[in-house]
Amino acid sequence: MFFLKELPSRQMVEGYAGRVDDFDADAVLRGLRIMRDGSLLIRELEAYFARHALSQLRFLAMIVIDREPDRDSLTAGEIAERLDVSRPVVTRTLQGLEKAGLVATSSNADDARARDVALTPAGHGKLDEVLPGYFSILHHAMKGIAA
Amino acid sequence: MFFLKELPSRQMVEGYAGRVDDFDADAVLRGLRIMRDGSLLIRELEAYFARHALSQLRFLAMIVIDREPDRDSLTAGEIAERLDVSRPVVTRTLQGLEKAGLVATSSNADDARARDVALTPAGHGKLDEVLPGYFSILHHAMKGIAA
DNA sequence: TCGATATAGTTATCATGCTAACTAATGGAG
DNA sequence: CTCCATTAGTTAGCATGATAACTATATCGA
Repeated sequence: MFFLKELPSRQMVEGYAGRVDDFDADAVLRGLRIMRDGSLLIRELEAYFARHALSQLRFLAMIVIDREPDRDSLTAGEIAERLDVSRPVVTRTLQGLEKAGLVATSSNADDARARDVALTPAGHGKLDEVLPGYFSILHHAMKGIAA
Repeated sequence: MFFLKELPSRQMVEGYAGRVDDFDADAVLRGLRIMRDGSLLIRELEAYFARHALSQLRFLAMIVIDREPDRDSLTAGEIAERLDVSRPVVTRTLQGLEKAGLVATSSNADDARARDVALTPAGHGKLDEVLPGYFSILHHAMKGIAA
């Protein structure tokens, strides 16, 4: 995460990087802004999810299952791949979701190592409960951030 | 953090949010992109810092001390404020930095509760060591991200 | 078919964010 | 001056990211 309250001025970046050859202060500042704005948004959404007994990652895991065309389950590995997150994190996240009754797992017919993960009715209900507020936060947050 | 590999299409966002009144799908997508691009950049920089026995937060704590005009130390509380991070995190971060010999703390003359934190010569050296690569990563990462 | 290698998933452990609850010092109201 | 609320900082404990090392199953080649 990156929460630096006051980003460096352009001059300060140029000063710090005086000795670097290939250098673009505006690109650097753009990068810093993206990290900070993204971190603040994530912090706000995590707080929202916490109020709903969720987390961003739990939410996203449910979303990728829900949005998968033609199937209503994914294996843990497929979820890890779509979320671009390490497998142990997916394991722990799914354990939490299963404990909360939001997903159900079953063995995969083709591969005894794999676990199929599907949303339960409660999982679908949780998505419906959470999505409007999620979009609303994103929507309002973006008002304060330059397009 | 937010690492969803494939962001939803505009249609998908509109579909999910069908029942929300005040809604701007483009703003939502912009928010998702900022979270993801920021998270990826942060992940890349954390890996870089780890190779230098640092972390983004340790680095930023040193930066805010270094860039303070007219003084060469800050109290832990001032650092927490500039970093926009909770005090316990600052405590732990400074303990790590002090153990690594990059900062030195001393009692504040005016307030016996406060601790003054200053960079050591090794701390200044570490900043010099790390800054070029930091800017280089930011610079190159931004090539792949729309301005 | 058997044995080596690769893959799915879990467990263990570490780093970094948070809040709650604590100690110690400050400072204002009476 | 004394008492109590506030402030600086730390400690304890939780959640979520990571990697390394493990088990169990698949798969490929001799």
